Amino acid sequence: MNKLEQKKKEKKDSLLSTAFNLFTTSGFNKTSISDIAKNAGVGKGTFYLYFRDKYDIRNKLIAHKSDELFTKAYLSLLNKKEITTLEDKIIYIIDYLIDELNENQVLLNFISKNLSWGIFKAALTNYTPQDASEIDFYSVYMTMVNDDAYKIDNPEVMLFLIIELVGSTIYSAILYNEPLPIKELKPYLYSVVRNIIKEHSVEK
Amino acid sequence: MNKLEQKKKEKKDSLLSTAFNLFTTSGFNKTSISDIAKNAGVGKGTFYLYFRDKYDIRNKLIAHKSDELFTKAYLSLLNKKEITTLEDKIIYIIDYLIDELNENQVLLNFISKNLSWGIFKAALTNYTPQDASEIDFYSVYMTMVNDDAYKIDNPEVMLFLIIELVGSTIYSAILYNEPLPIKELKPYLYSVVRNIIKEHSVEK
Amino acid sequence: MNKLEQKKKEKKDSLLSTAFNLFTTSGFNKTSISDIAKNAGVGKGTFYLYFRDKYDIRNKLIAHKSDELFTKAYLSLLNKKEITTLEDKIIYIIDYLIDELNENQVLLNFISKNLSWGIFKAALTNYTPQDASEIDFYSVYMTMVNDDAYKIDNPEVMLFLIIELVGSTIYSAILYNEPLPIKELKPYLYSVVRNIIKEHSVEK
Amino acid sequence: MNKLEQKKKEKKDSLLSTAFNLFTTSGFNKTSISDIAKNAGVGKGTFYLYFRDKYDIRNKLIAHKSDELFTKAYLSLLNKKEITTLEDKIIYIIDYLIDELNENQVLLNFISKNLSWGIFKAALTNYTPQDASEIDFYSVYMTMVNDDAYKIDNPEVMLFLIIELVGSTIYSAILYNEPLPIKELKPYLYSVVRNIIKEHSVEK
DNA sequence: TATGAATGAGGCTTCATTCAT
DNA sequence: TATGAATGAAGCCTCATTCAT
Repeated sequence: MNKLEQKKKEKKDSLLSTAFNLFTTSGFNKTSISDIAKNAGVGKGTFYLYFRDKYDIRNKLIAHKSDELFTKAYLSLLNKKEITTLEDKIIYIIDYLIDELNENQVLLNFISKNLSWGIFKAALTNYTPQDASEIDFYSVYMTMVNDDAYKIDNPEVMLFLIIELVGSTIYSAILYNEPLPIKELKPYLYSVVRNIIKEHSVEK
Repeated sequence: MNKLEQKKKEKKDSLLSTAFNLFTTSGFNKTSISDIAKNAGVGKGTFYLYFRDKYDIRNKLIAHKSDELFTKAYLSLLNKKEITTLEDKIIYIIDYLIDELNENQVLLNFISKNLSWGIFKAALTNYTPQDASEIDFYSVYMTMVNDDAYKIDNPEVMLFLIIELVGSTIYSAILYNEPLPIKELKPYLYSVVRNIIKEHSVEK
Repeated sequence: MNKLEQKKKEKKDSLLSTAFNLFTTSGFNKTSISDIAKNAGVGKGTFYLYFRDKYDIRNKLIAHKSDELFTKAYLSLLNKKEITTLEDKIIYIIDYLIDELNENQVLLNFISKNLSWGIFKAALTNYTPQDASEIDFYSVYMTMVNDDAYKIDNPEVMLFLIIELVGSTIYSAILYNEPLPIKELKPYLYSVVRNIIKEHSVEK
Repeated sequence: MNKLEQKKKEKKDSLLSTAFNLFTTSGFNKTSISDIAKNAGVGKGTFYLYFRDKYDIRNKLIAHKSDELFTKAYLSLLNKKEITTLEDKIIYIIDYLIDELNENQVLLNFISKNLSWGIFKAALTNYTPQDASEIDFYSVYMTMVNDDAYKIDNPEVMLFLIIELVGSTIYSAILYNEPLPIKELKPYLYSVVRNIIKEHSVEK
């Protein structure tokens, strides 16, 4: 990467991280492109050289932040040699993600509203890792499924159910302790998740 | 109700139904208060006599539409004398709601994005039925729970899990057939719901 | 005055005193007719039965409050038999007014901006006392002038100069202590006033 | 100054002079920012690039117009070598200003309502001359005071008294001939001013 | 590639005034 | 006489986007 390319990347990254900060502190609607450009230290016109509009930069942020999160969880899982079943792996990842988001509620707030199946699949499937450290999570999941002792009936549906359940419940549990604080909700939630997996498992 | 009150109610209802139409056709963000007033056939200032702002009218719409929907489902359930267990009752209501929303995707689109636990509880609990035909759904649910042969461990959490799961999954299934058309998703979904209920049931 | 007239007077007085309170606390521009009516406990339409618009009620307030103030000062002067010369009388009245306004800065703020010669003359000359206790100050002044041992050359101009000087200086001195606190400014101010009077005095 | 800066200055000046015209013909309250922008031939948003709001542009106009006026008067004084005493200098400047405002009643109307001590000091003291031709009048005054044969006791108070007296009296005299046409009022007024100066003068 | 001045549509909200009751 | 619902003009201000430099 030459010096010019380097500078361009810096500008883009600066815009991305500034936008994230503003979106999470002031909210998406109340953040203007002007704000982003000014805080990123670039001209307003420059924004348009890198992103089509506010929605464009938001979507790119969601994809990037989600992937970062899943990558972190997955890398952590790789170190746990003692976790062998698909069920335990999935619970481990969920638990990791929940703890992470509990620590970083600002990120939760940003991602959660957008972590629906549609965007999720778009984000994690179509997402082109831009870095060696980023992972195509969807294929990782399929590999995990295939490696298991059990055969999963319709793994996509199973993932869908789990993601929607977890994604929508943790939001209010972590941010508002409703209907229970996340710590107390976990047992109920994991019990449901394990049930979902069992229902989809058939002997190979 | 005298003539004046009558007229006021008409104005308010006209604003509510116009707002619903515009929110569902053009989207919330792209609907302006000006649009609502103009289409409702009243002056712009009149809007502010009845609602504080766009968010206010939206919240009132959510509460009203949700209640209407649940009331309809509940009334239908009352006619099914053969459905006796809590589990069957809940499944019946969910099934009724799904079919209803499948027929009325515009309503689904409007409600789904807002049917989170927080708003749901606010909408259905604090909601003051404005009409003899409207129902306080939350107390109906608690009555159903108490009447059952089983005791439910933490009925609020159970309801929370079910609502979040159903609320977030049907959206993409009905509107985008993703990951499956709603018809095919139902068995999986109901299976999970029944499991959730069983997990929370203890002998009395 | 019959009961109906009584009630009308009460309404009008309520509107006047409410308007005064709002003008002085929130400012004239930021006070709406709606505010006045609501706080006075009458309907919005009722306002228009008594006053033409916001300017109308303001002018009536200025006239009323000014007269009240001058009347108070004049009545106080009447008790001071030892004050005999015109010069001393004028200084006494000014001193009384300043002390009064210093105690009641809200009133000062309201009156001062309007106590220009034009409005003053209109207010105090055309002002029809509405009450036995109110005084036509301009004729009182002319009587005082005629009673003095000296003849005053152009008493109207003299009054004009004094009023403009005092009216415009005390505002910033009392409210902002600029360029001096009113207590320290008084000697300078009274010295100028006495000079003005002397310049206009001729032997009879 | 490059072409861009040149254009910006033109825009700003256009807005300033348009605002002045509208304020003086239609009044401050009845002039909207829309009006100013439209008449200046710029977009509404452009206004906000240069001024915070209507009050901001008004204050800048007062400062600018006042300074312009005083500068003109002062430059004229500099040519009168025969005027040597402070008293004569001040009277000369006042006379010059009065004649000028008598010729330009629109300007009088605009400035007079705002030429209170507070704004005057702010305008003439804090005012940063934007042009070689503009003068910091307050320091000019202090120099004049120090150069005089007499020592002035509290020159700030003296200036305050003179400005308030002159500022408030000429308004009604010039615009309404009340209580006398300005020509006839002058002798009385200058007599008072000279008295004020004498009162403040002490032997060095 | 980078800038930021300029734009003007469009949003929100307030309010004086009217008028049917 | 009294009310207050209704109106819509009018004001303020923001902002995405363009374009000349």
